[in-house]
Parts: sequence; C-alpha cells; structure tokens
Amino acid sequence: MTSTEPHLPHGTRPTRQRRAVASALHSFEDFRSAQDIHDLLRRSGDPVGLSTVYRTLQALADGGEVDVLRAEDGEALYRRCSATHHHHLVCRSCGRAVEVEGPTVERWTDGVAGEHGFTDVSHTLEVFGTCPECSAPRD
Amino acid sequence: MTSTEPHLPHGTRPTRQRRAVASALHSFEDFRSAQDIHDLLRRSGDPVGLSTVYRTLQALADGGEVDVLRAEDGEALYRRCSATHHHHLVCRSCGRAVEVEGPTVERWTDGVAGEHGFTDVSHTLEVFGTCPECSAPRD
DNA sequence: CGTGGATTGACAATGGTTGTCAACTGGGTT
DNA sequence: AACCCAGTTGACAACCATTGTCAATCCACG
Repeated sequence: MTSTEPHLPHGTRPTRQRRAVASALHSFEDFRSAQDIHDLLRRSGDPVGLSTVYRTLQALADGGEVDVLRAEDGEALYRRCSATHHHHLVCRSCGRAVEVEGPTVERWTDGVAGEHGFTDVSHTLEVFGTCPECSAPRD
Repeated sequence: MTSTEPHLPHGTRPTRQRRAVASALHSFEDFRSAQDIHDLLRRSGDPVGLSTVYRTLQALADGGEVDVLRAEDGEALYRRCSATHHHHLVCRSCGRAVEVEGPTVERWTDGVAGEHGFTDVSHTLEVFGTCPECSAPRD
C-alpha cells in the first residue's frame, strides 16, 4: 500500500532524489525539519543534497502534498498530508500528529471574518497537547 | 489603574529603552517585526539598541503583554494585545489585525483533543483575509 | 557620594534558508 | 549509439533574523 506517496508537481522528473524525499516523508508521521530529513536520507544510504531537499519540500508544499508548520523558533517542519483541508493535533512531547477536520471551525472563522467585512478568508489552526502514550506513567 | 500600556515583568526597571519599545507598540495596530520596531524607534529620535529591542519584546511576550506570530517566512511579528485569550483576524494586505474571541473554537479544540486522549491542550489560530478598506475600490 | 547588580548596545557568532553556477542526467532525436 | 539540451543536482557562499558576549553605563539604595 504505497500508492499514497506524495506526488511531485506535474511535469517534473521523478528523479532518484525526489523519490527519496517523498519516500522519507512516508517513514514518519510527526513533523520534521528539512535538515532532519536530509540527515535521515544520508544515514539511510540514499543521500540527497541539502539544497535539493529544501527545493523538493518546497515543491511538495506548494503542491499541497505536505504540510508545513513553524516550530516555536521559526524553523519550518514538514509532514506528508492528505489532500483535503485539515488541521493537526500535535503532541508537544513526541511530535506525533493526527489530522483532524473541523467543519465547526471552518464555519466559525468564515462567520467572524464576515462580521468584520473581511473577504477571501483563510486560516491556520494547530492544536497542541500531550498524547496518551506520552502522558502514560513510565513502565 | 487602567493604563493599557504593556507592563514589564515584575521587578524590572522601567528604563527609557523599555518605555520606548512599549510606547512604540502602541503606535500601530498591525504586526511588526523586531527590526521594524527598531527602525521606527531610531527614526522617531528615541533610538534603542537592536539587542534591547529583541530582549524587551521577548520579555513582553513572556509576560503575555504582546502577541507573537510568525510570518510566512518564519520572521517573528509583534503586536500589543489584551490580557485575555484571543485570536486575530489579520488583513493580508495591510496587516491590520482585529482581536476576536472564539468560545466555539475553544470548545471544539478541547473536544477534539479529548477524543484522542490528548491532555494539557493549547492551540494557535489565526484568520487571514482582506479587510473592507483594502478590498474597497480605490477612492 | 560609593557600590553592585541590572541594563545597554556595538559587535560577533549562530543557524536555518536561499542563491549560485558548473557539472551532470536522461529522454527524445538523428 | 552518439548527440542535444533543458531540467536537475549539490558543494559552497551569501543572506539575514536572532542570539550571545562583555565592557561600559545606569541607577536604586545605603
């Protein structure tokens, strides 16, 4: 079941490097930095230049294939994602993220924006917490 | 006393520099970068060292006196804020921001997090749009 | 006044990200 | 197979927001 791999923008070449990045994105489900992914690839014996990692991640992000969120310190973190609009429930301890949908929130943001006469509305929403596993007492 | 000026953390000295930064924060209602504020102060004849601007903004942010949000490129942007929990409706054209409250959203995030067993929940939410003035046809 | 801790700011260092550009790759064409 | 050549790569440098450093300065208090 590897058919859910992020696809590269139409018209680009499926090079070894791009496949490697796309594949790496499938090996974890938390948010990782570009540099983390670069290291991951090097250690897994399928090295890709740092510039290329950045370029590929950017292309995937532009194509909506990966989500980007900013760490506290402003560093960009990446994660593969589904195509539909969604938000994340991120564990602030282990980083694992769950995609969640929020029709309630979508309606609310549109409503609030409308009340103030704002148009062409978009929004960002991330929820942070401690996941069950991380809050479980140590065994 | 109902001064709306940002207050500095308890026990710190109200120096000229810190007052200048706090005052600058009151001269605009959109989000500005630390460097913008540094420039603003220099041009207004009340110069403050860049390090001090960063330090003061950080202290104010820690004390919940100013909001921080990240621009697309990861740059930190600052704006004075009220003490209660709130979100922003930000004009992506002129940058002006309106504080909004969302009990609906608070309830929703807590609910979703709870369903997944997440505890100690917090969240970030920003709404972007085009404000009435910016979407109005030129006068 | 004098003293000491808090504060400042010029400057250097850090680090994520982007720009540069010569070398390389590989699909289409002859 | 050899040739093209636009797309691609990656080592390296440049960029720039942010943080660290530390000697000089300030200021509350005795």
